Amino acid sequence: MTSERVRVRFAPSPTGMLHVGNARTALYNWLFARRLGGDFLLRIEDTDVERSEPRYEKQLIEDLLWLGLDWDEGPGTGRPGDPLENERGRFGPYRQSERQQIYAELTGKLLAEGKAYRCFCTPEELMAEHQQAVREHKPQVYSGRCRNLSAAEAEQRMAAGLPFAVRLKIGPEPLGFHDIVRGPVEFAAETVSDPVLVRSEVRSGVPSHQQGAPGMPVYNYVVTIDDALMQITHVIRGDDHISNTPKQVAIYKAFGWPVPEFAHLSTILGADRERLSKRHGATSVASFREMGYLPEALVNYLALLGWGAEDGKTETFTLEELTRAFKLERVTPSPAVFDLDKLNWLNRHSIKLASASRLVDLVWASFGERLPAREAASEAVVAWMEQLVELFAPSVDKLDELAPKAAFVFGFDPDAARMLPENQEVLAADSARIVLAELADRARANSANVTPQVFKTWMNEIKVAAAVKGKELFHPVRIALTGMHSGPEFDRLVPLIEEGAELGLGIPCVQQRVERFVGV
RNA sequence: GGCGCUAUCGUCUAGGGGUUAGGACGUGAGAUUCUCAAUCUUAAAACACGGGUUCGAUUCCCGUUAGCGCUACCA
Repeated sequence: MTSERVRVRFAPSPTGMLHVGNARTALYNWLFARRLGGDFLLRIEDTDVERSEPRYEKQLIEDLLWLGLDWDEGPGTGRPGDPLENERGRFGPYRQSERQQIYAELTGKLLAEGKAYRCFCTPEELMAEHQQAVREHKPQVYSGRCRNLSAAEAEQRMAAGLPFAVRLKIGPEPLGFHDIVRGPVEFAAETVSDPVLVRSEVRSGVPSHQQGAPGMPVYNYVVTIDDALMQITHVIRGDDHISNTPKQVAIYKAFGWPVPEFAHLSTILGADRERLSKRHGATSVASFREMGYLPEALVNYLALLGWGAEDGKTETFTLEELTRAFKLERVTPSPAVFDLDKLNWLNRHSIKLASASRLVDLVWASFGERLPAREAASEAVVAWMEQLVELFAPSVDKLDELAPKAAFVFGFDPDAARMLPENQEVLAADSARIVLAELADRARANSANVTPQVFKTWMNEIKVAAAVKGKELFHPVRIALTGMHSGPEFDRLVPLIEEGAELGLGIPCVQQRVERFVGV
């Protein structure tokens, strides 16, 4: 086992948005494969025809690629130049809906070998057994009533048109497996039911919305077959599958296939310690992207949610660094609460490392009408935007905060600014009136561009003329220029405004701002 | 009810039979700045409980409690 090439898979159902829990599972699989030079496969579990939708598959693939996770086998590979219709790999198809033939043949084999049997029990009978078990405080397992039906009896019932499911015989020996994150796990045979492999064709008395497609093999059965046939060596998945695993182990054994290693990842919880769900707000990878989280930040955060660096100290990792550092053995078994604050911190970190030009592209659309279309923008405008981004980006957690924060650069409503309570307080001071009058004098007399030097000179002069300094001096001026009593330093803001005013985007220059605010 | 998984600061985690139980986020304080943010410094903050085993347990074992998962002919 140690000598063979490691093969892992990510097997999502295309029934909704890729959420962060699944994204972490995908990431851990990918990291494990890449570190060991193995294969990472993508398999689409679309057996639930009711809920599976092609658009979700498309979205899911997009999200995976955005995170920087590619795959060696599956629909395409996600690598540049490889179209997704172009399925790759020797073990396809990689969509379960296209593998029905395989499952059917294998079921016939199991039946023929007597390892599986036809179960004619009705839902009512099964329900009764279940209720009795609960009443007697016993494990609820199927009694196995149909297990020893004679061949003749079974034939007769089939001939009578009675619907049947196919069940696997569970032997008397305990069903154990090895879990890389939890160690050995064992289930007593008495606690595991003969699992249904294939649903019956007809199900009366069961509401149709609760019913899987008739005659279709069930999830536990098909994952096992797929994993075995695709020669998966390590099954890394969410811990909600732990209880399913003994059944799957029994299936491997029935076919005589080697049982892989397992690694069950703990659940991601919300702040209320309940399983993270839509109820907790944004949980999909797509929504994080929309809010302006960078993929490297999400990846970094997800890696840290359930895993820690060997040195116990390092917190920031690139994907490449993770590939080198990540060890499945170090993954924690306990559930982890998703902490937006830490994600934000990591995102801020990533934003600081990101190039201005990349950030400009990411942020462009959020400026809406204020900017021309990205493709139509002149180089001067792009260069100026880079300057703007460099000024504002270090102070935001998420990129979607940037445009609102920088909006005032494009102009603001002086009257609305005067009405703000914090501003009113500042402007009410006598000194503020003097400062603004002095500022207006200078702005009026000014004919050239206001350079930071000129601006600094003004401020020094006003300081003397109005006999104020510090807050009393700067705050009124800041409000006149930006509409706000806080913001970036003037040394960088003034040139941004003056250069922006030259761009033909309707951005008021310093002089116009003063005139509009104070009046001429 | 049954079966299973889990348990170190508020959160993510490191550690491990003898430690001042380490780091990070967040929080408090200070520095800096016209201001906010950023940044730097600094502080507070944890081994769920009860039994064993042991010279010694937070660490190993058992139990309790709590949380979560599964308990479907869902995936």
